[in-house]
Formats: sequence, C-alpha cells, structure tokens
Amino acid sequence: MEIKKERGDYKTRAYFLVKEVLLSANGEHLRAEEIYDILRARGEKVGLTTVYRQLTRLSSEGFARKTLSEGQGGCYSLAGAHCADHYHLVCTDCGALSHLSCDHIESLIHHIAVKHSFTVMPERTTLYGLCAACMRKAKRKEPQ
Amino acid sequence: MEIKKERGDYKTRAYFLVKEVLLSANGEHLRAEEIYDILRARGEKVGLTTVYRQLTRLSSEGFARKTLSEGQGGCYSLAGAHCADHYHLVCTDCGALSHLSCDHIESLIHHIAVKHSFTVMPERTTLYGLCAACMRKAKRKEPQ
DNA sequence: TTGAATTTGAAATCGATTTTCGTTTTCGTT
DNA sequence: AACGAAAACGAAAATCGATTTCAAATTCAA
Repeated sequence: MEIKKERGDYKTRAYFLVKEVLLSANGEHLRAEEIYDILRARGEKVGLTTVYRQLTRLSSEGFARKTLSEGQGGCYSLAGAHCADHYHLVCTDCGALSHLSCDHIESLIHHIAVKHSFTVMPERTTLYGLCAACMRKAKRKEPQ
Repeated sequence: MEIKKERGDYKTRAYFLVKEVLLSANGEHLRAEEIYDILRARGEKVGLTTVYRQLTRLSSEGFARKTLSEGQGGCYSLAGAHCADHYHLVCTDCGALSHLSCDHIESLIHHIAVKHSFTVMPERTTLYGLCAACMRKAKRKEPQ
C-alpha cells in the first residue's frame, strides 16, 4: 500500500530521450544546451530544466559522465564500456582539446591510488599545458 | 615619442595588494571574493572587479594559478617556485587539497611530451578524485 | 480508473564572472 | 610641475550556466 517512491523512480519520456541522445553521440561531449537543441530540432518538446535534471540523474546512475572545462560549464558524455577511460588535454594557449588514453597514465593512476591513497577520476581531470603548435610558437617568442 | 603601452603595463596599487594577499596566504587557495574581503577588512578600497582583473593578470604572468572546483567557481593560489614542481590533488567530495610530487608523474609528463606532443604544465594542472577517507565512505554506501 | 507521488517546464533566482562606461590614475613628455 | 593620452578603476548592469519554485501534467500502483 504505502510503497514510498524515490526521486528517479519514474522512467519518463524525457529520461529516455536524453539517454538516447547520449547513446547516439558516439562518446562526444555535449553540453546540456546542445542536448536540448538536438531534441528541440527533432520536434521533441522538452525543457532545458528537464534536460539538466535527467543529466544529473543519468550521472548519478553512472550512465553519463560530467566533465568540467575552464571556459564554460560542464559537458556530458556516455560513461561505461563504450567510452574507454580517457583524460583531457587542453592547450592553455589555443584552447584545443584532445583525448589522452595510454597505458602510462593508467599505471600512474594505479601508483597514485596505491602509494598516495588518492583515487583519481579521469572524468574530472584535465591536464593543462601547451599543444605542439603553441609550444613551437612559445619557444620562438621566448628563446630565454 | 609614440611608445605603445600594453594592458598590464601599469603596476598599480591594486596589483601589489592582490599579489601580497596571495604571497601571505601560504599557498592556500582563495576565491576572488575572499581576497576582496581580506583587503576590504584591512581598509583598502579596491573593487571586486579589480580583484578579478588582477587575478587574471597574475595568472597569465604565471604568478598565480587557478583551480576549478565542482560546486563553486575558481580558486587562486600562489604559483611559481613553490608550486612548479608538484601537482595538486583535490578531493571532489570533501574538497581536501594535497600535493603530489613523485618521479612517476614526472616520467609520465615526459612520456606525454615525447609521444603525445603535449607539454603539461604542473602549475596549471590539478588531478581530481577521491581522497582515502572519502573513498572509504563511497565504498560503504555503494557496495555494488 | 483513481489518486497520491513524481516529473515537468516556464519563469524567477542564483552565484560567479565579465562587460560597460564614465571617472580616476599613471607616467612619459612638455 | 603641469599636460595629456593610455590604462586602470569601480559600481552597476549584463552574461552565463545552473538551480529553485510552483502550478499543471504525467506516471504508475492499486
């Protein structure tokens, strides 16, 4: 009779719509507003507020992952098996974003977990620095 | 006669005030508003806008470093000699900040530079994840 | 089908940061 | 010391991403 429902129990249309956009995004990073635009362009009538709410829900379910960027707010992408864990490299000069996924970083993370008792979360972590092109430019300007 | 000045050429009072607060903060992370409050409490009449502007300037000079946190905006702390040689670990749960400085990360950075053509800047980079205590808490709650 | 609980969405709000723009400082030049 | 162009200031307004509010619509178990 009195089965207490919890927030997130109703699998609504909006829930499936947002999930579907992430699934078909091929691991790409999308901002809440982009997902909203995609759905709107399709003719779906969802509100931006609801997109935010579903993204929060999907993140806490572990289905989506949120990534923070310097300039703007969070981006969401598919989490889990499809999306191999990777790190973000952002060039502080030109802003270029690239993905880093290699054994070396994996073993570093393992080392940090074991020896420094800290569990690094790839989806939260961005390495900042200079991309090859901007590094060349910087060296030309400041030949110390 | 026509010596063109560039933005940032004038070393003003506000510039030194903000620099001084960072210097005396002992590496602690301060938000723009905290720096503003500290100066205000001292009787200095600076505007919050100016604090933001000086922090931007100090960051691009490499004197300060900005750290992003999930919940709120950016925090600034002293960069430079103290900080160039280590990375920051920030717990996304409790906000605890710790320093990481070990050979493993140095060799990873070297690997990234050589094999992935990206020059990571330690003073710009923070690794996010869970500290030991919060990791334990998390495991207790979600014993999958 | 009914009804209680949840979800929705437009609008209001929020908090951090940036922009605007008229005023004040700075500093090389008279 | 005074002048004047360029830069910096600061208060208010604007922006931006995100959250809250609340009445209306939807969901789902009974």
